[in-house]
Amino acid sequence: MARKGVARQRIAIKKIENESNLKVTFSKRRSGVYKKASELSILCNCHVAIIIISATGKIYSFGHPSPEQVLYSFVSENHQQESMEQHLMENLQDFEFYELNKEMGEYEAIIATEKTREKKNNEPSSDSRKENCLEKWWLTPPEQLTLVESQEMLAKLEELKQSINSSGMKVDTSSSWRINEASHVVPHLGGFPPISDPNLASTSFGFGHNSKGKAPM
Amino acid sequence: MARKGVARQRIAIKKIENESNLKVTFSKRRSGVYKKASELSILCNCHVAIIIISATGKIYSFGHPSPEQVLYSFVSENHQQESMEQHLMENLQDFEFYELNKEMGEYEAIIATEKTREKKNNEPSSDSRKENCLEKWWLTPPEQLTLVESQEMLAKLEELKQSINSSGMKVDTSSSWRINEASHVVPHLGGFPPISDPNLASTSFGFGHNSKGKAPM
DNA sequence: TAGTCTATATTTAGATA
DNA sequence: CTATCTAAATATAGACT
Repeated sequence: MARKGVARQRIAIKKIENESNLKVTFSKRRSGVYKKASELSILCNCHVAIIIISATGKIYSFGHPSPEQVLYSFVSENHQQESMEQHLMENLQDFEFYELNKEMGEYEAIIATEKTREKKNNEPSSDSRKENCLEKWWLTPPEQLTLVESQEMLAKLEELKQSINSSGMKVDTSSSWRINEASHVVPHLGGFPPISDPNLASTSFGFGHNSKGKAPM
Repeated sequence: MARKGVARQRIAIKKIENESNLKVTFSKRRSGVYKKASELSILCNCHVAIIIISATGKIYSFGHPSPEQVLYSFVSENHQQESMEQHLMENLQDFEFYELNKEMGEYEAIIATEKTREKKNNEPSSDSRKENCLEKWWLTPPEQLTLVESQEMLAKLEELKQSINSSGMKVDTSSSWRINEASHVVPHLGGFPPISDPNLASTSFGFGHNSKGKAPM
């Protein structure tokens, strides 16, 4: 029997406020992303991993051959030799102002925290980051950066801000990133946010992966 | 002027053999996946990370707020306490036979390799896995599993195989995973492969993440 | 390689069970 | 939460630049 379905409505790409709708959409679209990724991996014989963390912190993952195997490759590869300085410089070309300001705020907060801590007990905070076997400083949460490193980062970010201020780059100060037609993103980016892709010259300030000097595709 | 466009053709979800078509599709669909993920993250206020490794080994990534931040959460969270045994048992319900056989083959290969190595130099291979600060054994490549662990895994896999053989589960022995209508996947999976999602009872044998005991969504 | 175009294949919002 | 269902919104195969 024919239930008369209501047609699909167009929705704006912005946060869904209705809690119930959000949950349904989250579930449906999450499946959609998995399916697209799955098709990509089959059609193009490639590996994919997808990690999704809901607003409430629940972690979802998907991958072929498995999320972990793909992540392992990601963690093992090119980031290895990339220094903090390199990272900053490589991402200088394209990124958004909002992100920069946000990131600077974060480092300032870290510095404030660290200073307080150092005042309390006069021994410097242990550099647990350095003890990380994988030696992936960029995988370390900001809170674990040492005071010195935070200050270095902040200084670098200041420099970046300066150079962008004088470059006349088109940046979006209203939102970190979005895709719809109203967005003002860096031209070369193609509309995408914290994305890092060898085919794009460079990308946002999202600490993205950017393998270099490899065979095309 | 109106070029008469050829309509979109339906394609089967299987590896594209034409090299040129594959590259174009890889590029187009990769963007498509990024876009879907981006929309999901905006609509549902969640974090996402996508890692794609092409057939030639080139690594691509995408994420909000950044791939690394999301991966950090993934690496830090629930896997921490999950033992190998737990992992195996939790994934018992649904998975595909092909994957199981494949995985068993891998462990057998590891065991063979390890035995040869032990014969050569009579000291056991160093358990570098244990030295990993992050203590994420599942992020370690299979080759680094010790002989004992490989044998344990193989034994567990044998058990699993037995229980599946006698369960009458509908599994697809022809392909690890695919989504199209011809696939014979474990019913509950919904058609997806190496996926791990709290909303699914359990999933494939892809070492997926499965957070437990959290608030819904 | 990336962008454009068209006509169709596929996804999905909203309602419902 | 999961699974339909409908019709409109999107994504995209193939051809071309």
